[in-house]
Amino acid sequence: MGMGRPREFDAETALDQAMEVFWRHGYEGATIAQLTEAMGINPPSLYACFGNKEGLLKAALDRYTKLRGAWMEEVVAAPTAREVAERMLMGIADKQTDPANPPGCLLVQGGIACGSGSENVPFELAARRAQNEDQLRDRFIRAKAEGDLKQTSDPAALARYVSAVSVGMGVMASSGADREALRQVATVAVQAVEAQSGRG
Amino acid sequence: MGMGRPREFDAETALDQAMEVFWRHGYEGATIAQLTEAMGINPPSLYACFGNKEGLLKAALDRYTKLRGAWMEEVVAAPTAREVAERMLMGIADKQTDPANPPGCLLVQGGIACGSGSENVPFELAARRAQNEDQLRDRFIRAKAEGDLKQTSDPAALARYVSAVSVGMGVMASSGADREALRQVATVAVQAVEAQSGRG
DNA sequence: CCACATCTGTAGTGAACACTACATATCTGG
DNA sequence: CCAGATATGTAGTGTTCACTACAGATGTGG
Repeated sequence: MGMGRPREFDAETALDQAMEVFWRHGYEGATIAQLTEAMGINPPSLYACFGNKEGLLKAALDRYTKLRGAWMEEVVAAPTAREVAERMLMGIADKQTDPANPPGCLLVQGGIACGSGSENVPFELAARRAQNEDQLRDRFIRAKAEGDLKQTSDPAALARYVSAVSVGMGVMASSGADREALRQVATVAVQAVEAQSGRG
Repeated sequence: MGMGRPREFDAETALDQAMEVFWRHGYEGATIAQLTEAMGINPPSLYACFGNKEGLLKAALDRYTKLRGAWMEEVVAAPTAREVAERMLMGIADKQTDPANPPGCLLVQGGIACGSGSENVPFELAARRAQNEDQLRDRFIRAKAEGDLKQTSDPAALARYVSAVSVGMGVMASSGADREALRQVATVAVQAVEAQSGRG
């Protein structure tokens, strides 16, 4: 039997465009008309490929976290907890003000609060942010075991802290903060991790 | 000439209800139907009193910042920069997990990203957050002058940092973080301010 | 008690939304 | 070249949205 007419667009390229629309307008603010125009396809192609609007968002989130996964690996590969925090926060300052992307972070811009019918979107985003936090926590647990963090320090709390600062920086970036302003925030924030560093 | 039929609802009480709806669902996620039901009025009353949906949001934001103004005064009245940061962040941990309100902060939940036609809503919220940041900055400038912060410290950067942590905590609260988790973040965050304290 | 002004409830308005029916086009397997 | 399968473009679907026309209700000033 035949295999049907082949798709005329590249799914990943289209996803990149959809990602940008969600990033800039949020899940509820993004319309199917905007998405299809940016993706260069018509609604039936979108629905055949991604199911519905929420399915498209999840696919875009998957792509986003996959693209950032490699960078997160570099972050946790830093030799000390302090340098992990520094790479993370300084890198985020740069990424969130990269003119190649919308400002801020998709995992925040996507939707913090949503209306009835989309209540699970904020949880979906929170779950992805939690993955990054877990990665940091595991790294800080190791740092503590290696004597790189004080024995009194709480790796989970430190990871939550770095994650919170990242989110806060993302919101600032989306409302116009420039790269230098975010780097200043990162510089101050790292000092809290520094205070937890050393054998004690 | 007559003065017309008097309004049958109390504007501030109604605003409190509207504030809660915006807080929980965001600007775009909140519908007029939800708002009028929560406020106990019908659409014509809403439009006669507040102009339109965005006017209602601004009135709710005014009320929100007014209610929090007294608390911010207490915060900046703390004797040292470190204690200012501690009061601020610990207080926010408690407020953002107060079961009497929706979780998080209206100035964040209200809308970080919006669709076409509401682009100025995020800026409106950002402007109100900036007011708090300015208040902190002025307080840290004084702290530096009093020798309570090192001469090498940057009051504006510190204020931006505390503001960023506050926002990050708000997002965490809205996605389910409990009070203890936020207090841990606050405790770590204060250490960065501590590191800037003292005469140097 | 009357003219006037403002509020309130009912019942809608047009527009925009997410989503889809359907006819047509383009592929593969035989 | 044909039959089956999937993709595409056009042109809608019903629903929900913010917002309002209108008639009746309730007040004040003369």
